[in-house]
Amino acid sequence: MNRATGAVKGKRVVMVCGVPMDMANCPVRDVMDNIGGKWNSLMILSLADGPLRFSELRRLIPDISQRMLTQTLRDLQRDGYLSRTVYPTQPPSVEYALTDLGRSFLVPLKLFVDWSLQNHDAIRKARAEYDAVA
Amino acid sequence: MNRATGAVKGKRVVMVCGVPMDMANCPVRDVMDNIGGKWNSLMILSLADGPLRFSELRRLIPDISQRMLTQTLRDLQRDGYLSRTVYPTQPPSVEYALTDLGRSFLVPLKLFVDWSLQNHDAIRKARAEYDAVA
DNA sequence: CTGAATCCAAATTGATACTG
DNA sequence: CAGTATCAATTTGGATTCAG
Repeated sequence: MNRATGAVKGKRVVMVCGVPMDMANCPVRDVMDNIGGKWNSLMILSLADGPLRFSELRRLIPDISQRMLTQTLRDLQRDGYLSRTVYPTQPPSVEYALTDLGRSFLVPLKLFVDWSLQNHDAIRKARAEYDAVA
Repeated sequence: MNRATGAVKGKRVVMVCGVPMDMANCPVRDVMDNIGGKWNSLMILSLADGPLRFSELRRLIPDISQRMLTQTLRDLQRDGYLSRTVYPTQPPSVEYALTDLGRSFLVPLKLFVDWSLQNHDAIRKARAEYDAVA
């Protein structure tokens, strides 16, 4: 064991903000691994105003492939962010809607969106300066 | 052009919350592409309490490879989240510290961390139920 | 309409060895 | 100490085809 960090080799323990975190079972990483995906948070934002059908989401996000739309929706449903309702019409229609959990996630998500909009220029500037040196 | 969405094929325009977003130049995605990485936000949290040296970060996060530590730090520096200071000692030591931008990002980041800790159980439960059906 | 299945290209990451 | 360079393994994403 590493006395300085409390880390045990093979146990993937990390110290962050003075708190030991088991990286193999870290809640933050567990959440981020899902919503950090390429389309996941955009999908949640797209459903913020109300339920949408599969084909509506496809039109709303024109550049997502069918494969990724299906997979993203399934991943988000699996973690409880949204519900999937099948209406037995012919042909069938499927509606996706945020759950309470999904709606509660809109709070930190929107704060992140706001921060991004406010600081995007600063980031682009920093990036340009960094690249100029190199 | 798609009249329903305002999307122009090949222009990657997406409607979200009623606002058209150019996916090819979306501020939110631009920010997330960097801090959404596997180690990036953990790195920012690790530096929240003060500057750390390269080797200190390595000890703090035992399961990151040297390659990813270097790359993560460089990416975050490039976007202006942290500064890199070289002390010309022998052997050299390099100190990494959050910038004002990096510290300001701690606000939405910590809100996300809190949300994750509070809702992790609900997510695990939803996941278990989903898997049980399948 | 709403997917599932398959194949393949590209991007990410890890392991290892080497350097000023 | 603080990296760089290289290669292999894994993951991810897109395109296409098929199906209930």
